[in-house]
Amino acid sequence: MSTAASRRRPATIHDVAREAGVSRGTVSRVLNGGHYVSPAAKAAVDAAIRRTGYVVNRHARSLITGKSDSVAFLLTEPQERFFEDPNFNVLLRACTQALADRDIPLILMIAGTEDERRRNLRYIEAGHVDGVLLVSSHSGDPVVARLHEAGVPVVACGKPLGQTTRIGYVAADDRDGAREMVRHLHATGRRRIATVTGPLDTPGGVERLAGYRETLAACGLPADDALVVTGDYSRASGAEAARTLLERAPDIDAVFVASDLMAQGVLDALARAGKRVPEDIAVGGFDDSPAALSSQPPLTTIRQPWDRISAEMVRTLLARIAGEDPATVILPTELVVRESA
Amino acid sequence: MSTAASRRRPATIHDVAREAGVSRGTVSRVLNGGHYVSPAAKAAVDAAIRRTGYVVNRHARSLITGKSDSVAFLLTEPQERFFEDPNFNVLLRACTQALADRDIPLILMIAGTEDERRRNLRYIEAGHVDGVLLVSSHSGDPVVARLHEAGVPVVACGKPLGQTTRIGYVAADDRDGAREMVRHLHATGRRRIATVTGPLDTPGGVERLAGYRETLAACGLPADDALVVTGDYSRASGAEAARTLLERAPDIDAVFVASDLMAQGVLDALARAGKRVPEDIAVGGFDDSPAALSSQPPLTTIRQPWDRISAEMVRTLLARIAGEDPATVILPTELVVRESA
DNA sequence: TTCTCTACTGTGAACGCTCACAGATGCATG
DNA sequence: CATGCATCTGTGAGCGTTCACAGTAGAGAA
Repeated sequence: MSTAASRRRPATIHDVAREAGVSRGTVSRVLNGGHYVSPAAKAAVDAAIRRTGYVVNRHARSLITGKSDSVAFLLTEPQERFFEDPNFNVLLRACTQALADRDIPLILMIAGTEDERRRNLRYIEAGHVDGVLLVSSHSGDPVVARLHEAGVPVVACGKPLGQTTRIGYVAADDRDGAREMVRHLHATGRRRIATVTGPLDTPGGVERLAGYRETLAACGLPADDALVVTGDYSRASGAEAARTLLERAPDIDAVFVASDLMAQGVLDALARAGKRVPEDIAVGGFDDSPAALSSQPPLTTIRQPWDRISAEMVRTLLARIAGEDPATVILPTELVVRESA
Repeated sequence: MSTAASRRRPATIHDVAREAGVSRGTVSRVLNGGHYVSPAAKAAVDAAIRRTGYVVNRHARSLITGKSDSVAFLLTEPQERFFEDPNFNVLLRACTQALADRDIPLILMIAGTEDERRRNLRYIEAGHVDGVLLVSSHSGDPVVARLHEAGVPVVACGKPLGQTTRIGYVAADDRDGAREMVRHLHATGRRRIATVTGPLDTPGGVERLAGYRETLAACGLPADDALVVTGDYSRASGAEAARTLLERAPDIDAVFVASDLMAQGVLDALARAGKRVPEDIAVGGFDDSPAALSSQPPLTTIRQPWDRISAEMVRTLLARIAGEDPATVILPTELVVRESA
């Protein structure tokens, strides 16, 4: 009799083999797809597994196969973004889920500092994970190159900028999302449309700006650099940008903001300047974060399909691990119209 | 010549031993603390490790030691809470960090559904992790009992309610935080102090309510059940609760709300009812979440020491894994005074 | 009948590590 | 000069798998 708190020795493949009256090899074959196993043997093994409560020892398996059957979720962002950006939550949750469906554990790694980066790379390069889901938006991140050099399968979230090596990634169609928003602003009668961009070393920064410019041109509106201000995705930078815009071009009637968080800052500043939204100035955000709903007024924004992004990241990573070439997947965004525009 | 993308066979303990001119055993001893190793041998091994770029194969080690040197972070909450509650972010981040400092990978598990719960338990019970950091606030969670039965070391975040088994946990001093907030409200002249509690099957729900009641009594204020309304930690439930309160007791001059998110809802409802905060009614929150700063007006709230909570969770879990008895740690909270009270 | 082919099964040898043990050395003690 | 002890070192076994290989049995073709 063992107490509740003592773990008893778990069943091994040997125990199962004995219980089923077959050899280790046969049990192993059943475990790995069941090819070249007679129906009778398979049934006996299945029953034995159920009786013994057998679960494979992944360490033993990994030792011989050389694969770990696990995947890292690596975040190389300065930590404040992790706290602020609700997208990470959604992404992390959905990736965990998608991997769990395939019985693959997710190892969470956060590399905000150089030291953490080194440590995590060391772990990954040692072959302790089969692949990496990478969240790193800044241009020229050395981690990307290191991972590529080490031959570790990687799929990034968002297009990795400033990389010479080809790396697979999954992203929302930022440019088209921006186009759609600006078209919407134009369609609702706005003619002096400004923009607050994200940092221009991030894909969201450059792509959304590009979409904005393209659409202005397509709508026959003049390009005016005074209407473009760059923020850093923080709420404060949004407020700052709005003040700059009002000063430079008091006649603007719309602002396309490259993130909801910054859009909140814009709303703050506009309210403080006595501008009514959307009557005087329409505001369009990006992300459809929870903040978009709770702001005053609720934000018209662009929804990124995070559930699909996660699913595709996992799918393409596993394909890459299985030997396929790096793939890039671009997924469509969706305009969500609320009260701010 | 291997291409950049091909992983070459990593160095083993054998290679290091040959390189250093010693035996496997000596290398192993260096790797595990360096006891009973001559300084000369240790130096030779260290150099050889550096030259060969050797990293232990954790699978091989785990196979023989029976330990995985990894820890699970298990979240058994319905997923909406994961999205909404910013505390999870902070906790997860800090735990990852604390574990990384000890070179222990964190495996993230999210068990919102019954199916996910089963799968994760199976994984854990198979001994694939050495211990579990458990985040599960609801009363009588069957996962707690299952883990205890399986003899897996567990440390919970917050006191696990409705459990017959003794289990280690780390928590903020909810009750004392509530006391402090109510004392503050009283000290600033409020005399009709209502409260919006969390769900009463969560520790935050019961403890904060208890602290509220104690302090009312201590201040000589009458207990009045009409001033107590229960929410579910969501913003909407906060608004709903505020409406109920205003109806039942229009003369209240303060509300202690058991979470910032609900407090936001309370602010919404009060604004809609034409009440000024804090002039007419003071509002106190709990959590010091980012929402507390961005609400109008910024919330006076209670900060929970999440960094310390995480650090203690990791510390006590590792102690538990090392064989110590389950410990409980209660950490002090801190009043953060802003404009709402 | 004999041979070949397919479907299935069992066996030894790894995988890279730790652990127990045996042995060697040096030094102080009786 | 033997004995004990502490410090250090190497060796073999074994952790629980998978994989390659050798083998068996039965069906069908020659």
